[in-house]
Amino acid sequence: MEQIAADRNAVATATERRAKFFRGLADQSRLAILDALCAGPLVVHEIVGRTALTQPNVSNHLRCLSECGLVTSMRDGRFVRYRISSPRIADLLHDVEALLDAVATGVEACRNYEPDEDEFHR
Amino acid sequence: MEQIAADRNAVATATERRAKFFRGLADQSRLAILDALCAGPLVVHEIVGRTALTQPNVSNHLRCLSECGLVTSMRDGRFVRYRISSPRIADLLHDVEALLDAVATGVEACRNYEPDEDEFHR
DNA sequence: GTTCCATATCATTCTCCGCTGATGTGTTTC
DNA sequence: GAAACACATCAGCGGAGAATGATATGGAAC
Repeated sequence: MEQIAADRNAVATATERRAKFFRGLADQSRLAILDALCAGPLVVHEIVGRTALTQPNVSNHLRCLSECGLVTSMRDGRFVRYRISSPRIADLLHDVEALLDAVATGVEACRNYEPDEDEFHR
Repeated sequence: MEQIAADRNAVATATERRAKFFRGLADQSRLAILDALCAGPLVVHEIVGRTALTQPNVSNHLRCLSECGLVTSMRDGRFVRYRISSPRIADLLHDVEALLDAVATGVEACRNYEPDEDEFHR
């Protein structure tokens, strides 16, 4: 019965892990950063230039992505170079793109996670 | 130039769409529901029983999942039966599980201050 | 040393969204 | 009809986290 409890814990943490992973990808800014990095490694100010995000903001997201294991970093003099940690990440992003084209046409219609539009309901 | 603006919008909405999609998956409760549905279609009170979530909570998440195109529903008398909208969704969840195992072990193996990276000659 | 540049961190604000309890809608059975 | 059941929706609270401006750290050039 402790076995059952252990299994339940294992399931819970596995679900938690996936949720965290998806949460890492569930942000336009982080997706933009990952897209930029898909073309090749970049240092921070290059990412800032390509994403039109502020430097602290980029730095914050990079820390998040790094802690989630999605990107790795390496210091290069004054710079810090970031890259996608695994080509499988890029593959996943690509696959999801295809999946969205094929299946989830309704995602666009989903009102739940709209970025600021003037809606006076809810 | 409107073409450029249109393209930029297209890119923005593509990123937004992916972010929304991942956001739909970035919640333990919704993942638990999807896991339950991966085994086969279920009516709401069955999902409630298997996930230990409250009924309004489940109902709320199901609406979200439904609007995002991740699940479909069908009324069956007093019941409403939900199912995964596409096997590709289940495939994605499974693939991510495998990816997380790979990334997690990779992170554990290569983390924190390894100065032996011989690259960078420019 | 000092100065400048690249990046990280901090403190704050503010919006979003998940959970809950109560209530509403729809369906079946009597 | 009324009652019981299955599910959906609503209002409100509370926590999480994203963006911002200011500041701190760390390295390079002088």
